[in-house]
Amino acid sequence: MEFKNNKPIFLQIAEHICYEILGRRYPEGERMPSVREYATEAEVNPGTVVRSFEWLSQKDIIASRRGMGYYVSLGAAERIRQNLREAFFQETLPEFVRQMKNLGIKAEEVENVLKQEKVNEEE
Amino acid sequence: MEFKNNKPIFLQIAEHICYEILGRRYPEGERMPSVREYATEAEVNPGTVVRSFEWLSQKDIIASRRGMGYYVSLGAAERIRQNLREAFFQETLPEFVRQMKNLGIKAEEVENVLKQEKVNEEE
Amino acid sequence: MEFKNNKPIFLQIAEHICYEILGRRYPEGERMPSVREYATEAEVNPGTVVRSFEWLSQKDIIASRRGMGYYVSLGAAERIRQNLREAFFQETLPEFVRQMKNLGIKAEEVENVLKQEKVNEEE
Amino acid sequence: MEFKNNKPIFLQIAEHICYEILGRRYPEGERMPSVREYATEAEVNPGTVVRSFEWLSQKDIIASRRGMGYYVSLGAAERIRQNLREAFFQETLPEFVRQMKNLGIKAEEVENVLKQEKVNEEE
DNA sequence: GTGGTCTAGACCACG
DNA sequence: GTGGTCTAGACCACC
Repeated sequence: MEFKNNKPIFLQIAEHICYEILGRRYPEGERMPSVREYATEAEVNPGTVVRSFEWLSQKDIIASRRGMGYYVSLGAAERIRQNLREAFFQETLPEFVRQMKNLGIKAEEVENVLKQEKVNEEE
Repeated sequence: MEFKNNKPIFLQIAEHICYEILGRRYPEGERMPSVREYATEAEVNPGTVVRSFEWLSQKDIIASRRGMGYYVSLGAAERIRQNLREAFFQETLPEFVRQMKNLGIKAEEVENVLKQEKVNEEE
Repeated sequence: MEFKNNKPIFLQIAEHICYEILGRRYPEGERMPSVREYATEAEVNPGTVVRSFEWLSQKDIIASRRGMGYYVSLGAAERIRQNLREAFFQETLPEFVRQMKNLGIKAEEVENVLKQEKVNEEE
Repeated sequence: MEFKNNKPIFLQIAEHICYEILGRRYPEGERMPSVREYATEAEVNPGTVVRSFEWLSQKDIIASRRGMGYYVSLGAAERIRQNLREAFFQETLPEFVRQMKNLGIKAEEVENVLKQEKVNEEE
């Protein structure tokens, strides 16, 4: 696993896990890899993974069962989806529009890209 | 002046100055406010403003004249415009599209916002 | 059976058993359910029940008879009652009072709850 | 500073700070001691204090200002008070009543203690 | 085996 | 100076 420098590793791991949950790699109710497993796989210090898992359990995405490991919470995928959509519409999109206005970029230019990329179509 | 937590303050200041130059508040060839002036106005540590100015002069947007302060470079506005547009089309926009795909957000939803905000019209 | 997260499961089980003994569900001198039985009933790891039973036998509340299982000790109920009352008056109650003082909660507020719950009356 | 064994040190520190904020030792809006200061004073590893501070800032009790330290949030005292009262009435008190019922302790016995301790009176 | 906590020490960006 | 992150390694309680 490779990491960017401008963002804490533990957050990158947490987000990566979110996308893995969305993709059903870790289904709801199932057990996550243990901290140590995940740490060796990601070539990272176990403490860092601990931090990722704590962050996720604070968001009710996973939950620890004493002595047994972490399990994906029920409804986790939907909750992740909600969080990401909210972040998109309340932060990413307004900032995006702000930049367009500041740079005088026309809506048409962006819409053309959206058509090219076929974002309309179902996954 | 208010700052977001997820970005270094000195960068936010630098970016803000860029937009001020684009808006002709600081015209090309003219003298910038002194570090101290800017610091008190923005309610910020002077050292932080120093860093912003250094960052801007590295980008050839402003330049220091010994003992006289910083001056807006000739061609600064156009250079800023180029940099920001490049960043927009090569980083912001692709990342934006990636998120839309991941979250299943339709082009239509974004286009509606663009219409509402009237990003088409000239300022 | 459901467990809280802030307390070891084996202790919660042990405490639960104590109350079952007080309530004559497991009368003195009688045989306890086997570890396996109890574990499946409580949906818990058998090793955890083992620990609960060991903890209880250390407190002379139950005792193991070789090859026959655990039996409720004679005088267990009275001993439990004593222990719990002692803990209540020497630990729980003082801590309770301390919190009331810290938070400025009036005696009246608590007394009202006690009346509502009818803690005066015999069960 | 002395710590109990049954509770994480970083939590004990965090709670201790809460009471110090309630007691105006750290007034709202004022700067907290730095992580390193607090660590040496409490004879604890700096990382442990970091965890305490993170925990508190998650609860909106303190907030970090980049490069300047942690500051007590506005309204922190009231928020702490609310949290503690909520915990008292929704957790401590019901559990307290449950124990009373289980042990057959009469309301009168508790009320006498409350009178002795004069919990009625204003602080 | 599992997670949870604590320590020690290092490096970095920021103000 | 400040906090923020990461590493390494240790010890513990719990299942």
